[in-house]
Amino acid sequence: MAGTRQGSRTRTASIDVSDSLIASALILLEEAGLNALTVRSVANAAGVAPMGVYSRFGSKDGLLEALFSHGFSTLQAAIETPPQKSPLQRLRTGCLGYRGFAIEHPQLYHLMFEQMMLLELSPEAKDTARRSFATLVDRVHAAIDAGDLAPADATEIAQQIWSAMHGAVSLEIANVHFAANRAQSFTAMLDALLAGLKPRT
Amino acid sequence: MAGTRQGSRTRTASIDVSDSLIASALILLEEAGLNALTVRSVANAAGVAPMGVYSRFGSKDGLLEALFSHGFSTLQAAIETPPQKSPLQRLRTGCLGYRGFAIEHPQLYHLMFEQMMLLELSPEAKDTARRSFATLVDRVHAAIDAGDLAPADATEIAQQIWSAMHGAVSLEIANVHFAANRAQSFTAMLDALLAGLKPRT
DNA sequence: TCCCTTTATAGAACGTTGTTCTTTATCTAT
DNA sequence: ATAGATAAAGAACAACGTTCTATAAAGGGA
Repeated sequence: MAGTRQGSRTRTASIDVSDSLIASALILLEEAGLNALTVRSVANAAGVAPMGVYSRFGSKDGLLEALFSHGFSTLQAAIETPPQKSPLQRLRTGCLGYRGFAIEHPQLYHLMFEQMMLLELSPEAKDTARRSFATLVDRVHAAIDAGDLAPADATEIAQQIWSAMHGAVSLEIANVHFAANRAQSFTAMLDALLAGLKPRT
Repeated sequence: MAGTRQGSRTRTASIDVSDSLIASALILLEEAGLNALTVRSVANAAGVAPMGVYSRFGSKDGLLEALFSHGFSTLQAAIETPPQKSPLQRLRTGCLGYRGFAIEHPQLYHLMFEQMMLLELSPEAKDTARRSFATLVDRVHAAIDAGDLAPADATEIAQQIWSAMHGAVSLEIANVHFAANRAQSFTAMLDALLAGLKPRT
């Protein structure tokens, strides 16, 4: 109430405040949703004043962009699969990993892919996303070279596969998916698409 | 500044205020984006006080839900195509209409499909969306009956097609689509998926 | 035609949000 | 140890969604 209440102010350690803010934000995001992710709630969960968000990330959008980049790092790990029987099998396994990530972190996936339009992403954040896509392009390229997929531009085919995957998990997360078994439906769609992309023997 | 400035208050006609609010909101949405769609800006564009939004739609979410339903009516019209050479052709044309709607009203599409998670939709609004999906299921069913697609559960196949379409246009709208020609990429993906769903001759 | 009741509107007001400002506690260098 | 730099806490501000209040327009009975 009084303008200045002297002596009652403590100062927390400055170490790892950025990581603490991101970790708290990720937990809050998945547990309470994007609407509950306010600057005050995140700062409070991290034991910091709201100002801490601005000194570290510049703005709330800056914090969201950090979550965005963190999410793509995790997604990258989920689609990175070791070599398998065939390049096509490896591609397919990576796609299943993609869905696994989305289902495991639905709110983060929502933020990464469905709030991008509203965010003004930095070039670095965009590059992080592009790297994940490049992994998919590489897998497609290998499958084409092995004769598992029909000869075509790998970027083009990778985009088609990514589009289909994204649509499926996006509708799943939004709970407007009408298939009986959603995991099975995802696999069936993926296999149908890959079948349609196979060489004509 | 004075608490009550008597005599300076006018009252606008009550006719079509709901339609006027929806129309103003649609224009504002596409021209300035979802962030610019505030209760005050919509009411102002419609020449009404903010309270008008609450007396008609209950809340801002109520207005958004009206936009949601309006969008699905338009989408329904876009995928409703007259009978063609074959049921498969008719299905395919409807899918192209789906993309046309999304590209023509990107912000509305974004609201309809990527903000649903945050909205608490009424059963009526959900039914409106379900009706559009039912149209797609019917087209798939006809294609299966005609032998254009392999025998399978029509809902399941329709879900796979919808997923792929949604993913493609969603990434297009978010501007993270890396194909050279996006319309052509959409068609290629759709044709590959339909090819993979064809009966094994 | 006049007056009272009802209804719905305009404008002020309230709580919360993102953001900024001011004050002050802590840290570092000399 | 002392002075300057640094950064955090808490207050303050603008804009948002929402609610409240007072009033203008509409409707009905005498």
